[in-house]
Amino acid sequence: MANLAEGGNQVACATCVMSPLCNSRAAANGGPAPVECRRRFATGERIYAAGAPRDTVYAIRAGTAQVSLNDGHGSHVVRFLLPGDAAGLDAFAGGNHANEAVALEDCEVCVIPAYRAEILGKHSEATCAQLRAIMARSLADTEMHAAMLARLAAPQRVARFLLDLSQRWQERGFSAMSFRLPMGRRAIGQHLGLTTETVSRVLSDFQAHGWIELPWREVRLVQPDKLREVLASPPHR
Amino acid sequence: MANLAEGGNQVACATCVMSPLCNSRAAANGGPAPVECRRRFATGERIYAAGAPRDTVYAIRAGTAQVSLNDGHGSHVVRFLLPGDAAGLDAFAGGNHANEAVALEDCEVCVIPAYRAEILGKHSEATCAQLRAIMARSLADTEMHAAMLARLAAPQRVARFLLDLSQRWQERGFSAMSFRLPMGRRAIGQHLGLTTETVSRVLSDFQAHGWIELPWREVRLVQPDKLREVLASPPHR
DNA sequence: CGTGCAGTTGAACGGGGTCAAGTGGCGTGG
DNA sequence: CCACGCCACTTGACCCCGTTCAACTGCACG
Repeated sequence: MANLAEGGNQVACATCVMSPLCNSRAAANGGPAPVECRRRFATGERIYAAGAPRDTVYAIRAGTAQVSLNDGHGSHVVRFLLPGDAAGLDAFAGGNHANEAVALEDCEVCVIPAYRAEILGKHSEATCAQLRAIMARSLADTEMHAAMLARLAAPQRVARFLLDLSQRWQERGFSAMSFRLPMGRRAIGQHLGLTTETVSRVLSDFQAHGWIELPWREVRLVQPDKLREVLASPPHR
Repeated sequence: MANLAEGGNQVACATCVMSPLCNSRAAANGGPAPVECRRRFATGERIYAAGAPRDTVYAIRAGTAQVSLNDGHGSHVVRFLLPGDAAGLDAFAGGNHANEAVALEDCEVCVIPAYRAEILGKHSEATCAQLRAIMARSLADTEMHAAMLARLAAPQRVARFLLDLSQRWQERGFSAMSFRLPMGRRAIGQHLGLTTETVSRVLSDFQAHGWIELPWREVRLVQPDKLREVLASPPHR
């Protein structure tokens, strides 16, 4: 339960998606401890690299990170990871990691070798099902993300992004109205399929309307309902 | 091994992603048969609906289908299903289906109650791992799709779509150069984040260049390398 | 034969990308 | 301490690609 020096983004294991794994009866009944070790990553450090052998999954214990996909010409940010999120789930397809994860802030990460998760799953059907559920949720989220990229206009994408982060912080017991934006405008753009300029413009717009405030690398949602309104309005297509 | 009346899209179970499940030793050793029944769906019929209880996964045995996500304002086609593909994998997250699957042609579908898959997984770690691998691959594919939507221009999207279908048909033992396009232009557009008009224009363009031919609801790739060239060229962003 | 829908094609518009300049915070080195 | 350069971000002006709107074709229904 050690706190990171920088503090603030720590979450109890209770809210971690991997906790069913860590606390499974299987682990108590002679299975190995799922977590091999906890590692720290400094801002900008790579948690795992694309092309690395896919034999490990990770749980973000503190700090934030981004998962991105690189095709040689540029990169797309698949998702942002908050404390309690899992990464590297494609480990279970064997082969190599297709994407990479990079720490956006100093992070503490639980390292879980895939084979240990699999051993745990062998001992407990409940654990195995939990693993499937985590993957299924991740799949559903990614499908939603793709749908957003295909259908929404720029302001709607940004509104959705802010509301999504808001909800995820709230689920973790933090404020839904005010939170850090550890990623830069460029990363937001790479996540939403927009340029930095457009992200900047839309955020400025929202601020000019008085719907949000933008202190340095933070957001305060002043009128989240207005954002929901933007999102609900007839989409781009 | 019955063939459908319309024939042509039948695949041997050997190429089905679910075959490891069906043929697992667990099934032989007293586990239940994974497949509850085989159902047929006519063109346009819904295989499962959004909001339906998520308790079943499906394997397309013959025919093609589309999985789409609906948000009230319109819909996004998440992926197209070819014979041997699995659908409804989000079943394992519990709750309800977020997306729906619709037959594009007359289909024969293996219906696999989720609990049976789970029972099989309990008997065999290999089966359980296979299930995870299928989900992980689906996740990786969806991430690639999102990256494409975020970064590629219209002609590159269409080229990628054609090459992707080509490869998937080839993996199933059919021609990589010539195959049916069971989905309409609108569905292609909903998959690629483009309008029907743009899809039509780009396809006409490719045809005018002599790279492809477009008989009624079919494609023949005359110069697939040209398509690969389009795809490799510096992306939209 | 008429109606309807899928597809194609043309013309014009506009959202967002591109290019460019300007601002401000921060670290580094004098 | 300040000077400097760097980088993230912002803002403006312009332009292009894909959307929108519309007309037309052709095959498939009743």
